Amino acid sequence: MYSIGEFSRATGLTVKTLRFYHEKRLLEPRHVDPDSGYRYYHPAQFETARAIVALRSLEFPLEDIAAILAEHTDGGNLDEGDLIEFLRAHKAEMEQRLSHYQDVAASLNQIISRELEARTAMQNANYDVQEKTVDRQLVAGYRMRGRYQDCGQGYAKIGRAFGRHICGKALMLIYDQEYKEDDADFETCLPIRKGESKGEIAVRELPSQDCIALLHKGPYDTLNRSYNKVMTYIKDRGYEILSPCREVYLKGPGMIFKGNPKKYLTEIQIPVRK
Amino acid sequence: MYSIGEFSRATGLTVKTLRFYHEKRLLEPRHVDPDSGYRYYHPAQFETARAIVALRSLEFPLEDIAAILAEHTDGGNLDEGDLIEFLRAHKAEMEQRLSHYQDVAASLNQIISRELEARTAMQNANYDVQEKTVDRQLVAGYRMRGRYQDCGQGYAKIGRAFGRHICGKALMLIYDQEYKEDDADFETCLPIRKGESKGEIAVRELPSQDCIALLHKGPYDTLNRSYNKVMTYIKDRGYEILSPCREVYLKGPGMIFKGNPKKYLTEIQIPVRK
DNA sequence: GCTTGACCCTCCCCTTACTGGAGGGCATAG
DNA sequence: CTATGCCCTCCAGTAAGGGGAGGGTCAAGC
Repeated sequence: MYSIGEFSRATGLTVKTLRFYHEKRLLEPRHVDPDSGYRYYHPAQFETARAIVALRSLEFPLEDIAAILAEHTDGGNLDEGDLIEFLRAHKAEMEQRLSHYQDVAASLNQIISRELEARTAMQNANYDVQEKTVDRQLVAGYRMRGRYQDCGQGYAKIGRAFGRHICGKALMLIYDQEYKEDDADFETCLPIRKGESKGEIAVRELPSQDCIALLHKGPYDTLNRSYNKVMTYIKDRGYEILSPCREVYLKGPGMIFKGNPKKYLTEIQIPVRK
Repeated sequence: MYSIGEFSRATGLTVKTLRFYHEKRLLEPRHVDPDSGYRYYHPAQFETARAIVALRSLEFPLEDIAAILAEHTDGGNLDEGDLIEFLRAHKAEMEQRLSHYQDVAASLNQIISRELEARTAMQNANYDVQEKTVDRQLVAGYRMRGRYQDCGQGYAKIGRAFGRHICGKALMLIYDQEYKEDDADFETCLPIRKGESKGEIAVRELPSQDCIALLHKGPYDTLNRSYNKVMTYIKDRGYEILSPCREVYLKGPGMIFKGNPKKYLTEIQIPVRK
């Protein structure tokens, strides 16, 4: 028979933990001195302790461990096969947690890399009107009608459906030919790696296009000034404007904080035929 | 101003939670009626509530959230960029948990599939002496000298070093020409998918070999009876015995429980030249 | 036989992020 | 006058132990 300290050193469980397991009736010392209250453990209990440690390292809750052990107190011949359903159920639970942490880690990665990209975008920013060709890209889009301020709902919908496949900056396609306040026709889009349309969310590839582009720095309610610049540029050169035009939100309200609108960075892209 | 119930419905946080956040000074109602103690929230506090929800969904501890918010109580223009180091540190933490759950899920998978394999092995068992050819396989081996009962230490050593690359049943190579009790020369081996030798653990490929094999059912201390059968078979046919011979532990003491030795299943494989 | 130091005991509080409930105040509707 | 619906505070509980106070026990050395 071993005192609690000896048993602790032999099993690697702390004295506190052993007392706790005694209280929870998980691992009861074979003998307790009625006078002193000292706990004495039998060598045969090493095996039980080992099993508990193994189950704990697999994150089994103590309650389940107690149930498993109690189901087979008689001989100690308990076999893993006897608890295969237990193991399966627990595995499902663990996989759920696993995928939860995958999501969390992926979100953190996205936030961080998005911020870093925004930083470099900010540094390399060129606030002149530019002619450029945008690459084709796969997006999930949700078309809506109403006010631009309500676009958040659109992004949220797509985010919920394609969360972990998002791979770039949010953008918006604007189908109106002129600025509308209350009944705008637009489509919130998020670039994704892969996926298929479901319900109101359409997945498709946006084509490569020649664009006149301009970086707009500042809050959205001053976007019109930048639009004017682009339009003047286009008219001066006599290009034909194609629809829909795009806004790419290089830096806008974040996933956590809305940030300072003065630092928002938006790229206006007007597709044209030269 | 919103009562706690209204604010709760608007933010999705429960009333209890809001009171708790008040106590923790995370989200203090803008006004508290001194007479009734009623809490009243300002619409501007939606933004803070949203940020808290976002940070919580990323598993940030409340304490960190409080620190983040307190660092920038002034304007609400806090930007994700301002806390990028916070995010990085937290990401590291989350990835640690992620890999922990990956380990746990992998272990559970291994235990379950091992058990299922053992079951089919048990059903398709043929308890006659057989001539067979074993496939080559990559193993990590730890050679030791002493008593067979101490082999557990060898498997533990390999398990610690190659844990997640193990891909099959434990086996043992026996280098002695005859049975030895106390000073046996053997090597504990675990099949692995990939890996390289390190320290005392040697990784190498076991060759394909022609063997005389026999399934032994029962505890290890009755293995000698099965050995006798095999040896008789080999002598009768005049085959030449090659060294080392192998024992494959199809079903033995599990990772959690030692199980019932009467159900242990071991395959004896004696390599021969015919 | 006594002292000393190591060991052991119980009991209580602490952790996280909340949830549940008891007991009570206040106002409005029927 | 009662019922319902808000709201309040305070207490207790969760999982799996850890930390520490205050006090009893064991074995060895003198």
